[in-house]
Amino acid sequence: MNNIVCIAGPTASGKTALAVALAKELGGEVVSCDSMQVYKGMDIGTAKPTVEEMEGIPHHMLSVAEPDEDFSVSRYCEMAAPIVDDIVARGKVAIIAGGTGLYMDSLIRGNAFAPFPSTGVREKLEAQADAEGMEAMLHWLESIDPEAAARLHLSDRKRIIRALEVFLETGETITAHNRKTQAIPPRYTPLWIGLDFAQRSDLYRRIDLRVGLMLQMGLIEEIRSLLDAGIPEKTTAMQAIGYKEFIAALEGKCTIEEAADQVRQSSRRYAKRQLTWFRQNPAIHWLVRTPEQKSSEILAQARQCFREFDK
RNA sequence: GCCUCUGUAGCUCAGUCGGUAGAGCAGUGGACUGAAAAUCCACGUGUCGUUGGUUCGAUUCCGACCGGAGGCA
Repeated sequence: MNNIVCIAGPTASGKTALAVALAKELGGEVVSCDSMQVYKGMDIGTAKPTVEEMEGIPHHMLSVAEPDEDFSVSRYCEMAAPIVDDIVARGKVAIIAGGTGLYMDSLIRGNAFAPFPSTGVREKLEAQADAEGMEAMLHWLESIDPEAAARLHLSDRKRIIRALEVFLETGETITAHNRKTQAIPPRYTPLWIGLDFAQRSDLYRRIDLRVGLMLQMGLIEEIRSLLDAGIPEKTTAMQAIGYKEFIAALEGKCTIEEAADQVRQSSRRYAKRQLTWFRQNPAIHWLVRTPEQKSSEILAQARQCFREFDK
């Protein structure tokens, strides 16, 4: 008996609806796997399922962090893994649904993460990068971890700094660390289902529609109240797509319509990146949709996948 | 009706003092291991509006025609 299903796919591909439908049918609970839906008070812009949409199915990993606190993959895994284990222990199916590929893969594989520096190492590295330039940083990295240095592009500042940080903190190169975690067997062996549209333009149309819907549902008011609550706009949460653009509009930097265009644009690019991530996962059974298709048909296909996998 | 400007990649435009053309944006593909809705990389052939003329050769010069914008009546 298999008891874990992953539902992956780009934004607006229908993951939420399928997760609930499948949960109802299999006797399951949904574990959200989304780096932005974890934040409280960010409901409309992250397309968090509403109570009605949940249809009585328990949902986990939604609204578990404050928008102004730091969140990360490792925190996600620390919190989500016990929940998944508990669902399974209770004899139910855990349906892990969401679009954050890194979180999903890490949860499934049971990744261990290099310790996070508490000593301000990152700040020091950032300052050094500002002072000496990225070329110097990359040369430095080359001397301690030539493999990582060869892999990283000079302008990929974030990763160069992280690679140095891991070494300074642990004495182990990030290359060695990654190799070690890849060697450990995955924690779970779920059924992987991927949702996508046959025509990219159909996906994009749904994204465009969704942005309009978010505005109708009161996204601007949601953002206002976050701002009023004193959430700084440079937090990771407030830099999410659909938030940063409308914040700019509220500050008078552009009109709401211009911001909405920008959101549609960013969402499309984001969807493309999600697809790139998930496509390299050979375990995914892709359910390729058309706009005419009913949700019952998609559910039927998912059911079929589950039956075959369950044998 | 007359005059002026304009017609080049999906969009906005550059350019060729005559040797069949290039940027930005959009789009597409890829990477990713404690910020991931983040961060980063790669990819530009199109009847140069149509049609005649000049020319070895025209998208480039000249004419006509057809779109578009503005001005005068």
